[in-house]
Amino acid sequence: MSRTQGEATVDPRVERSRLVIRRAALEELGAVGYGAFTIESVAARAGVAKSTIYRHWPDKVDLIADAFETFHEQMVPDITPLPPRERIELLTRHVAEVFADSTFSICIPALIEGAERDPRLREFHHRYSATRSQSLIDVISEGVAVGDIPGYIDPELGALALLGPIIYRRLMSGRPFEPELTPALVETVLGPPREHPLSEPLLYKRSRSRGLA
Amino acid sequence: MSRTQGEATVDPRVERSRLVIRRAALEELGAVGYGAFTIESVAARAGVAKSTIYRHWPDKVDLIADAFETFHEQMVPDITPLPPRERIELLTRHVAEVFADSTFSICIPALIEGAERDPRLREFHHRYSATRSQSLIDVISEGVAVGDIPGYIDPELGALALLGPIIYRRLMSGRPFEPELTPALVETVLGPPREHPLSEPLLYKRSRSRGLA
DNA sequence: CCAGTATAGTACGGATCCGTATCGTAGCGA
DNA sequence: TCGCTACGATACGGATCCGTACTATACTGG
Repeated sequence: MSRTQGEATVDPRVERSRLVIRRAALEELGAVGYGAFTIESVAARAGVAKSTIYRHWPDKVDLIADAFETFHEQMVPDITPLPPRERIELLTRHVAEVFADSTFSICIPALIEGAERDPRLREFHHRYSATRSQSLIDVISEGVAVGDIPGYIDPELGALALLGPIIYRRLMSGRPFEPELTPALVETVLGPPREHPLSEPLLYKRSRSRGLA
Repeated sequence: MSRTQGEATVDPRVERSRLVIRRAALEELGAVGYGAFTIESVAARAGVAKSTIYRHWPDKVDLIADAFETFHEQMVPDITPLPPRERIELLTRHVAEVFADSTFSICIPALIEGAERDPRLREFHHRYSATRSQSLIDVISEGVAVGDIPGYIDPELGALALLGPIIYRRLMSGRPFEPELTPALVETVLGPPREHPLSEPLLYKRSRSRGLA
């Protein structure tokens, strides 16, 4: 019952309710966190009767998971046919912007906390994180294969080194990772761009590879 | 009142109570998170009367902050006179081990959530994070100056690229960053170690520096 | 031994939230 | 226009936790 069934819900009242409730749920999450999250507060924030929420979602976790899923469906990064290095920078910057965007950034701690407490939220959270990092891993691998990126770089660790700072700055320090730092971060991690990628040999020692889900 | 005054508390009963309560508080934090954290549950977990907790700490936040402070005082990494690169690896591995250690790792999400909600916890959290990353930044700077580390690396971003993956893996994926990955991460971020650090010139383009607190 | 004190245990009123039920209203589709 | 249904509002018993107060007990230091 928590998802819109197939095509579209007939009654516009339902659609409207679900919309404002989902929005209010994310706001509430950002305001008070996961543990203090309350159906009654969401109802008040959405200007909706408590019974209306219970009519559409069985419990707190279902509402939160559904709100996040719906929110994420709206933003898929576009795949662009560019050289690996530029795609890496684009992907990294995109994540940085999402994590700096106030409407989503605010409820990240709550999402992490929720993922720690409930298996459903955990599944969702890990799935989206894995998707993000995997695309980055793929591009780095491609860059290494093409010679655009030094061979000593482990694609998985490289992806972590690009995405990690964004999470670190958001959660461990005062201010988020400014998207403008992206080029400098890419250069620090992947080394300066090569002037003529295919004309220079690879002088680096190769690293062993590792497994990751 | 939440800290032991100066030397030592006279009555051993007090010391014993504070010890078990602090320990129970961290356990409870790891178990239920920050928002669902409850004085009564801590009392039950510690095998202590609720009034005993209120006798020593005015409220929930004070207890949590005190528990974290006391816990952190016990573990300060030792400064070792080694070449920069090895010190970097040591520092990184130390953080990785702390974040993989179950007794502390479990309540990291709660600490982050708490830091998001309360200024006192936020101050503590950011202070310790800044301390950790700053020592790493210093060593990287030294390594760059000595020529042990390529000059295109921005020390601050380099530190983020080393610490970020640890946080990322712990909070965004299923399993924590295994400390054994540290050497590979260092190599991916800083490049392969130079055979004869001082005999080779720096061929890299220099990056501009940035500000960080 | 004894006076002082920290403790365990319990009770309390107040507050909040749960999840459900009921009822009257208003918007919906046909 | 007229059923149908989602809605808002309200009430409810039950549960949990707050922060405080009180008592009796057991440990402490002198």
